[in-house]
Amino acid sequence: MLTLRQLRYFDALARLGHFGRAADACAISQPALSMQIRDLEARLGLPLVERRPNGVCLTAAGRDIAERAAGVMAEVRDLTDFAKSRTIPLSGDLSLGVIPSIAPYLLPSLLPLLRQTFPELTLNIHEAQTDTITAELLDGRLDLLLLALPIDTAAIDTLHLFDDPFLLAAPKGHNVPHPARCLPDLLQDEQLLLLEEGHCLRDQALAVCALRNTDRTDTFGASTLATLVQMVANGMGFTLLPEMAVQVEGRSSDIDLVPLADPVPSRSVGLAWRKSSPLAQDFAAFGDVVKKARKKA
Amino acid sequence: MLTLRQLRYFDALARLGHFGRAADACAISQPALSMQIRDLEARLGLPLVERRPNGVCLTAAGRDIAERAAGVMAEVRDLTDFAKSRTIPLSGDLSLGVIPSIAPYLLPSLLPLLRQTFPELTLNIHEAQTDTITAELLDGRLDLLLLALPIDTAAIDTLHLFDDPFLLAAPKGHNVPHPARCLPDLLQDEQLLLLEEGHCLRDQALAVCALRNTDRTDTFGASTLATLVQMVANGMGFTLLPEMAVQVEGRSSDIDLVPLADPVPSRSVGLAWRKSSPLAQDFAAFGDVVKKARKKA
DNA sequence: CCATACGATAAGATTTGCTTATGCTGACAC
DNA sequence: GTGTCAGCATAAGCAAATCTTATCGTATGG
Repeated sequence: MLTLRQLRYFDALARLGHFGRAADACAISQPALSMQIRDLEARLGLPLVERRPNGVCLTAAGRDIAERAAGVMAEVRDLTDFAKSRTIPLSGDLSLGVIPSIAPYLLPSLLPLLRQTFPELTLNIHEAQTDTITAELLDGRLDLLLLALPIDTAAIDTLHLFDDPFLLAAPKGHNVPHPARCLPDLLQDEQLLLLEEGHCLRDQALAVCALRNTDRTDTFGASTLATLVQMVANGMGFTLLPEMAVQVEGRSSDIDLVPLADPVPSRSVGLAWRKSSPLAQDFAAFGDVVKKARKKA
Repeated sequence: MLTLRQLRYFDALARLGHFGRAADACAISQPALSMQIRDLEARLGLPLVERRPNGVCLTAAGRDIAERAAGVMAEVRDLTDFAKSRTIPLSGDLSLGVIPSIAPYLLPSLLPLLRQTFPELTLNIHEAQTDTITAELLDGRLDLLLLALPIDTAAIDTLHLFDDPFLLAAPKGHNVPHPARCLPDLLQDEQLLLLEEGHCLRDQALAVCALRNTDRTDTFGASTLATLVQMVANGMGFTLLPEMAVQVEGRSSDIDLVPLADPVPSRSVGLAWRKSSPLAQDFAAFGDVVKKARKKA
């Protein structure tokens, strides 16, 4: 098989027209270069240089081959340069999965901050429920997830970033104490409005209220928090909002946002990646930016 | 230094997504491939593949590098294919030097024949006197000469192709016997017309007539045989014409072409090339075509 | 004719790369 | 849980490619 080394040596020979000087340029001895050139000629099946008493001169074919060899070497150089540019941590493409109860509230402040912190990073964002993006992570279609922890999958490493406390969203004119405590009792005879099946936030809300999914089979499954808030504003019941969503969703004048008493229930927001990901060590830095974005929001 | 082998192995790994199968495809053992991939990653300074429990998947950078590696390999393949196409003897560029007393008479039949015999050969023809083209041959600016032998230069190999007899061109109404014999006597009181200094034909004609260059300092130096023939036709003197030129130059009705008696003087037409030329062995075939062209002419 | 320059050749040392054998880890089945 | 399997990494020894130094052959130029 042809080797790059032979092309490099031949290129030097073609440029310098002299075995000895070419060998010097390649930092090898003259016989070593001679042998490699001879081998190259044997592999290609034709003479590339004409050995003359004073130096060498290329054959017609040799000139063409030298040009092509230079082309190959340029492309290899491009390849290594490209690789070097990619040695910057968090550069290039990164496919990020985000759950729907985080994406709309964190991304607006996160994305500009990421652009600024990792200018070489190109994000590819996919928004879907936990199960979906987890499967995609394991598939290799996603590299990193931003979601609510814990997720229980071996082969996935996670990093907790911050806790996102829940608030009770109640219709105006309710009689909930402030702060609210003992949710299970409070909601005994009230409707708890939830997202549709599959959203982790649904399960978290149920857990906070000490309910099982089956306890309230009648609960309507909204597809977005915005819808849930509309429903609360129209007196259809109560819901739990993550603090992160308050800025965007809690603006309605028809609802009251009631903080919850200690111990304030919250969800853990964090990152997840394949244990085998070679980028693992970079994700801490990514997480720091997410934390910063949250404070800004 | 990066090696082509590493790119080849990595390409197989990228295509097959499996160290074992890639190793099979490369006809090496799995550890061998692992080591080369590891080395490649170390050189490039970044991970290219993510080792996962069931097979591997490329990193974002790995995908880009794989693409570039494929490009490099394609270019190398082009290079070797090109070289193979050049293994055909007498293909590609060939710079041929021809002397003026041969070029106009042989090339018209030679060139089509060469095109037909060596379709891959691209001729680059330079017409000049022996000294000039000999120097250019030694310079490497020419690869092959078609001229009159002998030429006396070490470092140059020659091949005699055929003898080209001389004829005496005389003005109509001369009193030269047929065939002409004993030229020195015949021309004792006549003008011998010659080409200008530098043409080998001038020296050959002088030799045939047993004259030294200085014996006839008054001889006019024509620059072409056509001019010489015109001068003969106008009664200005005699000249010697090589047989090869007769078809073209001897058509004038104002001259007589007198064959010379045995031993018929002639010039040797042949090829010359640098002893060091790697094409040396191909030139015999080239010579055969020249001989064929002469018969046709 | 000798001295010099240049590339080829030869023999031995070194490095590179490969192979077989074995280790380690996560996935899957019972 | 425990055993088995798949898949890649590691280790040790060996073979092949590559390099080095020393030397030769040949053409060149004084």
